[in-house]
Amino acid sequence: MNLNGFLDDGSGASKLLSDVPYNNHFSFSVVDTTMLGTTAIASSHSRPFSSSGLSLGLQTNGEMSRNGEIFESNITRKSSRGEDVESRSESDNAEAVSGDDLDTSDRPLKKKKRYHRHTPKQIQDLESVFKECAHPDEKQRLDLSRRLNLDPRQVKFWFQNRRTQMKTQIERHENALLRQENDKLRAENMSVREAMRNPMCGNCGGPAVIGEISMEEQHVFQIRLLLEI
DNA sequence: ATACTAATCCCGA
DNA sequence: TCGGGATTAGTAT
Repeated sequence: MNLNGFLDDGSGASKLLSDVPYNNHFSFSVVDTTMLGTTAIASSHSRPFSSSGLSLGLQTNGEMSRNGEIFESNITRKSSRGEDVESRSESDNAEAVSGDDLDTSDRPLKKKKRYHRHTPKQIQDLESVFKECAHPDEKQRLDLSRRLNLDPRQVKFWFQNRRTQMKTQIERHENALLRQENDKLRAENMSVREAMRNPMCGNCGGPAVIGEISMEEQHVFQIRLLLEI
């Protein structure tokens, strides 16, 4: 990401933020396949900065709405492994990092991660603060957490992850620029080599013959040939 | 397969 | 104690 609102995906082709499509986060494939578009910003093709003109499907406490429809948030859905998983409402966020459930696998002390995404409203607000200040102090974070109904730690994590994301985006952008520069230099190098392989006479424009050029020119030419190896 | 995101763990200042 | 780096795990494309 450069700071002018471009996304760089590493392919060298930057995209305008407004060109990046939205997508949904929850796949309620079994219970309700219409549960789409509820937490749109922070997706795999998400816009790291909130941009103007967002049409957000806002999520409110304990409910998800789309096109005016209201859904219960604690709907059973299927995880990718086919297990039943409960989706979490915004008001559940405070528990998201403080839950005491244990991993049932062979790592008994590790907490099981419950997948959830912050709501568009939360992300929008977090983004707008981030634009002003990427390192909010504890008071600012606490403020935000209260306002957005998030655990203070979640706010802390969000800013941490957002800074990391920003860093990698900037690195990608810089890499793309360096790659461009590299390609340019490589092409230049090739054409110089080609010119040296077929030296032209400065006077008549025809092919140069060693005997016809000065000793000094011969010397330069020989050095160039050596450098070519 | 790959990218993204929320969260965790660990380490150094 | 806090932030950053590395990593994990759930999900979307």
